[in-house]
Amino acid sequence: MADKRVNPYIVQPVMKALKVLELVAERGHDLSLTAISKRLSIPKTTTFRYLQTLTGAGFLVHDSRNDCYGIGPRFRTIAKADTSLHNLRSIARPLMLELVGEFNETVNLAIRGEGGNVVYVDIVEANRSLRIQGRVGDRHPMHSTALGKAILGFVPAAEQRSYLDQPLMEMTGRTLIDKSYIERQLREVAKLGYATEQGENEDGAMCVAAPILDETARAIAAVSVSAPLQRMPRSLAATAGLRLVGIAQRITTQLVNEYPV
Amino acid sequence: MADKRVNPYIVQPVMKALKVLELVAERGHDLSLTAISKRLSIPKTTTFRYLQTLTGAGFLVHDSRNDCYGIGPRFRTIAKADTSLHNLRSIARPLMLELVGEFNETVNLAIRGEGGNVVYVDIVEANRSLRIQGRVGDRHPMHSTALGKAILGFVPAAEQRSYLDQPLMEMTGRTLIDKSYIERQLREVAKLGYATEQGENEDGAMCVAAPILDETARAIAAVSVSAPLQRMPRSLAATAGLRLVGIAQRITTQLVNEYPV
DNA sequence: AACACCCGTTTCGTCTGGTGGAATGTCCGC
DNA sequence: GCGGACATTCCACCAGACGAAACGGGTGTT
Repeated sequence: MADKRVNPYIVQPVMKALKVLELVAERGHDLSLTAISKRLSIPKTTTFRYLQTLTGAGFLVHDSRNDCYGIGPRFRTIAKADTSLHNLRSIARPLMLELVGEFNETVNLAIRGEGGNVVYVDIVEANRSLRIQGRVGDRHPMHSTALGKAILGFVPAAEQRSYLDQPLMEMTGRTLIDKSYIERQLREVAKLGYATEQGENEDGAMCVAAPILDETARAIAAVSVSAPLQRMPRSLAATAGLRLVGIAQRITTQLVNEYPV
Repeated sequence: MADKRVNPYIVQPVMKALKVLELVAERGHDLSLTAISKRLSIPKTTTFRYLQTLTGAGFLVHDSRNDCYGIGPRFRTIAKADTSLHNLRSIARPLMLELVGEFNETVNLAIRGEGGNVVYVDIVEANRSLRIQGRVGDRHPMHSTALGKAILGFVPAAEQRSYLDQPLMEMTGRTLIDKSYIERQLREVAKLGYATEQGENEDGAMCVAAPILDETARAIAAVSVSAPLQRMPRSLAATAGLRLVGIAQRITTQLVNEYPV
């Protein structure tokens, strides 16, 4: 139809199924097959198939009491994951810009990934030719990054242990892989409120990070400043650490108050 | 594939496109065509078409800077609408049950619909053979229902006026359609905090309702108790009204505190 | 009780239009 | 300027999406 003229790459079944999904979602109540079919002028048989597919994927649920369709768990899970991430990013962004302005070094925002690693979800780069460059979406081990250590330091002991029990990858010659040594370091992190790392994840780079917590005080993400080793002496790292703790707490507070889970 | 054996009504293009949507949504970052194609083992051409379609529908957005796809505005809108409704329902439900236990009459929850009418989004029925029966999804005019009047009484004057300026449908012989009379009644509603209706929407039925507000004190929904006229004398209506105001305020408070928009 | 009706489900033959390999265009990095 | 990686376009084929019609179960009506 009209759509097709505009963009020859539109796949009709997909487009129409999305219309069905939209319709079900934006109405306040569950809808029956015939109602949907009539409203979208899609033949009953076809509508039926779309509903089966959408239900099969968990985007919709079928209420067998009255043969009506409503929004499914899969859709809600995805939506929730997206909004919480979206919230995190939009809250953190201005504060990250603040940090870049202060230190003129790259500032990173990362969350806990599935496989016990950290995933960069936002990066604001410094305005210098020599700077640390990561990419949004990159994954790194927890134990070799300040971001990961900041998170590990504020996570229930059981979870911390289960992470350290798996084999730890050696990213550089300086990566710490001794479990008891890392544990000692994590106790230090918990005490100070921030974590540091020097050339443990990538040669010549160092990083300072502080955790962002949820309402139960468990770490869900972290912010960090990363810089070439030579530009970040111990004293500056300490300053940055304290500053990061403050910023991370502000993010935590806003997150908990404005968008509780 | 396997899915097909289970359910012959699965439409592959739709199913695969949903997988693409899922993948993009659950990753924390934007993805490129090739990345998606590789990860889902769907040929690049096909993936491209799905992405075009999903983008065309607004479920995804295409970032032309780096040719990556992320969650789109349409998806977020739908998700937000769904969760807010979902929240409203789950907060209201236990309180509605409380009301049914107290009055043993049907309790309704409704929101403002698009066309200036109210849409029932949840109903808990009384345990009696003679009772008011509505259906979730039903729509009724604002001016003929207590639910609608409760909402109209707590809405900016301009909106109230624009609703009353359109022709008002006469649902029963007792429906009020005189604009100035309704306006007087709405001032009363605003003063009392609740609205009533007797046979104005359906013969022999009466209803008492109180508004649920958002953080700016505008009505977004309402709860009501509806009963056969003869079981709801004036005095009981007043009791119910006060009770409903309390309940509606509790819902409002929880909604504003726990799930701000 | 028999009937009519509505709705969800199933079947099946048709032929649309989705598919994917290959060709093309485009943009970087070397 | 060259090579490679990537998005985009083209095209011929045929899988599989489509929808009319038939089916079956449930509900309300006479």
